[in-house]
Amino acid sequence: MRFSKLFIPTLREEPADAESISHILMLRAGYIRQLAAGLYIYLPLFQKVLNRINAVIRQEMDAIGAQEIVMPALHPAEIWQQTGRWDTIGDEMFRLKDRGHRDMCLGMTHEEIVTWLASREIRSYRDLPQVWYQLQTKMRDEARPKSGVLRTREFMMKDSYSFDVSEDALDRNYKLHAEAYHRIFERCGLQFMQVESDPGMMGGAISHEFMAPSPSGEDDVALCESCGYAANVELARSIPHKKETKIRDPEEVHTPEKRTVEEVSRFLKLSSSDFIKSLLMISDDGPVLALIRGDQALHEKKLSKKIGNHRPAHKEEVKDILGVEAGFIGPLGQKIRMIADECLKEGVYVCGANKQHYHMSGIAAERDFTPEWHDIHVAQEGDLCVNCNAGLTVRRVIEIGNIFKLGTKYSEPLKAYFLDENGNEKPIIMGSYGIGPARIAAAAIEQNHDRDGIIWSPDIAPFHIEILPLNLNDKKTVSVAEKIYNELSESGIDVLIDDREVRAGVKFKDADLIGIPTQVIIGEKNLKNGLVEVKDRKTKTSATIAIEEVTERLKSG
RNA sequence: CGGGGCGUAGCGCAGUCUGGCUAGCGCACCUGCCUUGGGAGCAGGGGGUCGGAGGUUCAAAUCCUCUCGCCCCGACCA
Repeated sequence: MRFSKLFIPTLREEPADAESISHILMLRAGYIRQLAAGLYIYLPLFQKVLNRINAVIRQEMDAIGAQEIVMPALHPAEIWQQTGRWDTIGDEMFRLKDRGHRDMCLGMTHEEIVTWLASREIRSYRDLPQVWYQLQTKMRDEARPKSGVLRTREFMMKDSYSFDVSEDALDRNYKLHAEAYHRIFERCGLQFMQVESDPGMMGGAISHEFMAPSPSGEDDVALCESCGYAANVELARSIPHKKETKIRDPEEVHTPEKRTVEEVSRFLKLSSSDFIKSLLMISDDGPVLALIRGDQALHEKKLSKKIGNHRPAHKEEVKDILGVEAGFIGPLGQKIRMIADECLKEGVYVCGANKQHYHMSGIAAERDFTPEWHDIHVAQEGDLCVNCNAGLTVRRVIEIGNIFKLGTKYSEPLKAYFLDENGNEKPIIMGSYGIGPARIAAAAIEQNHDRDGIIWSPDIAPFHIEILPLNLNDKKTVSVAEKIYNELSESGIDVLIDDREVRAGVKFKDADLIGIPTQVIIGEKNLKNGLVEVKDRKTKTSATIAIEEVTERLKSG
């Protein structure tokens, strides 16, 4: 295509509203424009990238026997009410009424709809398995859209759903999806990993996420290099590294006005890991004292699994319930429920003495207090792997895909049943699987760029080759450029030719910015020797090649 | 939803504290000349409800009140 005919509004300066690299570059290179918070217009170049990514996705989904369908983005409330999610999902769901005052919503996902379809059409085990997928817009009223295309309120998703007769059959589809996802992300040129994840509101028992490492991500994963354990820190288990302590026998120590772990540890010249942090939580069943080591953070989700809904107690509540100010509370002599992190089983610690301006040192669990034991800390860099005891690393990542084993969470309430070979009615066993194409593109940019702009991998680049005729007033330049352009185009290669009447510098800058993998530079000096220059965007290395040979060389890659 | 920042030409910004004359700069844009291997140069030109509403004042981009929007941190997040 011709640059002069394509809408590629590049920006010389960095947009003020963008912070993450992919956001800045997509705006500067003329790929997207923002309409409102979390809403973007995809310009021609970005649409071409998405088409490429979606083509890869379709190929790999088709290859595992998935069938493409399209479901509405606008849903009647009834179906969501049947699964209960109409009520459990809050402001994140866009809700509206139609002219007949019926409640409707914009689909944030399609489990309900696809299960409704299955419930009407699937009768027999002979109809199974089925795998249906779509590329469809999702709407979520995100509390905080951010980082350009990474977190938006309206976005395309490839979502697929598997329907099986048994858990074993589900396992097969789950595995097929995992393998297909690996191929998709590899073909898109991404660095990525598969990690265990928290099923969250999707329900179901097992789920994994596909993560692309990037500082612009919103999730953290814990990784064990030695055994391969990889999990979202939302559920990652770990063993905090042990520390020798100098503390011995129980002893009351005066700690005037020292309330936080930091304050007391500095005052007593001890490490924060020598402390027990006591946090009073109010659960639906009453107060609970959560105990974690001073250098660790409480994991709210892990705690929720033990005590249900809870919130931190207010300052006044701490005084009312425990009789002492929050800075000096501890597990000794408590009658309320106590849940301690497992790493406190061993060692001797300092904790609040339940007495204003005093702490207790030399405290050991089981001897001095008896809590319930659970893993309730957030896994940190340097913790040890629960499987092999090696050190864990924690990395920031972008979630680019996920796979869930749903089981019967949706088939039961929506009555998606089938008759098995014995004539017994059973709920269909389901799985659901998502990929965000725009996130793939953004992650690719985050992982592959330099000071000058984007560096696309050839599989998802908007064009394969960009031709830069530097001086359009030179007839030879134009004729050679057009000749190469025509030959490459005819052989099926997607070529962009910068035929704009602008100076060479502008063409170079824009070419580097938009990131087409290969540049063919046509300048007068080389032409005099019968040569053109072929330059690699990533390495910035170039070779001069005879005019007659260029097309063949480029065709062969 | 809590905390912070910002709204002045298409983009990036100055001016706001301390009210005052025709609201300014760079880039982009239009015309002409010139130039053509890393965002050239010269000359001329167009473009503004200063986010919006109300108020104070002889006078408001500037002060006050309300409101809308956008970004960042946190909470939240199929």
